[in-house]
Amino acid sequence: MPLFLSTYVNKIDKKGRVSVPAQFRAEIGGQDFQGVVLFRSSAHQCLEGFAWSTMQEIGERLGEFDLFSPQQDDLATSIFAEAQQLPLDGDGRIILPTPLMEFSGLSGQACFVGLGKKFHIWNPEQYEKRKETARANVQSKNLSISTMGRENGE
Amino acid sequence: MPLFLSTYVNKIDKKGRVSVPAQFRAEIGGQDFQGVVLFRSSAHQCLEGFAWSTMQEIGERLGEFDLFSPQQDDLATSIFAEAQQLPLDGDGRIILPTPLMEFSGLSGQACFVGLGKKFHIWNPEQYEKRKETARANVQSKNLSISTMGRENGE
DNA sequence: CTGTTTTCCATGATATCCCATATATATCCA
DNA sequence: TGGATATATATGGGATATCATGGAAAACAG
Repeated sequence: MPLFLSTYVNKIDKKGRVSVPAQFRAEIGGQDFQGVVLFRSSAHQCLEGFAWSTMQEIGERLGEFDLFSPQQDDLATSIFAEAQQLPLDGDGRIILPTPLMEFSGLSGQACFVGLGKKFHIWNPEQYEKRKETARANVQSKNLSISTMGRENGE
Repeated sequence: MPLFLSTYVNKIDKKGRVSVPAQFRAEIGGQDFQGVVLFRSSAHQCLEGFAWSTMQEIGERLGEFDLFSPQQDDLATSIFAEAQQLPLDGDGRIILPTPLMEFSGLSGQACFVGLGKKFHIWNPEQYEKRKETARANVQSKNLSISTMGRENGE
């Protein structure tokens, strides 16, 4: 399974292309579909990304349950319908769709933030602010790895 | 197995033809029957589509218990009776039968909505409303991948 | 024959591919 | 050590292929 770590800032060219950090590409490598899946984050003004294999996993789990239940429809509409499947070009770049760039306030640069099995893409300035509040939350709520799971982190 | 993602709006020409999004076609590709299976959604005013392989899977599991709850056997049965097998033409288009277009309120444009193993075809304006209610349901009922399968979270 | 359906081709827009250059990090040899 | 050459990555631009779409030609049916 992929494990995205560290943060990287890359340039968005006038075609809307941006290089996916080589470290991230290495985590994705060796799959049938070479690319990533992007969403609008529901919690922040940024994009959320997964490897294709992770999406398949989610699809499998959803597919095990009743294909015709209303809950299934609601969830799938909120998750899958909003997702964008972005293939890597020969140089390891993706093309950011205009609606997603507008939603997340991206223009000249994209900040890739590794979060384990998912990653975020931020406007670099907005990410700096986000980082501060995240740090503050960790201190004030006394969060730690061991408290995760009992409480909902995000 | 196919995994339909994202949403695409395509034009319906005066012959009733509409391009199936290339991404969807890629998920269907390499099967004995090159096309999709469509029928009226029982829950919404839209069309529901599957790949041929998924229909076969449903057929095989009809006698079992894990895909359909007992009260939905008749639903599944009616699906087979109502289902239309629509072949792709040389350019990746299908012809929407008039009864199906009327049922789902389609006229000038068709909105293909990826939902994992299946997809929906909506009138674009009606889909905007549907998206809102789906989002609201997910929040109010606290749905998530992990809550599926349990009868009502908590 | 006549109206309908299916196949085939033309087009513009867009995305994909391919190569050139830049920049940084690593490797090697004197 | 240091300087020079490789290797990997990021970025830019132009050529090429793909896709959605419209319309014409061909096959078909009543």
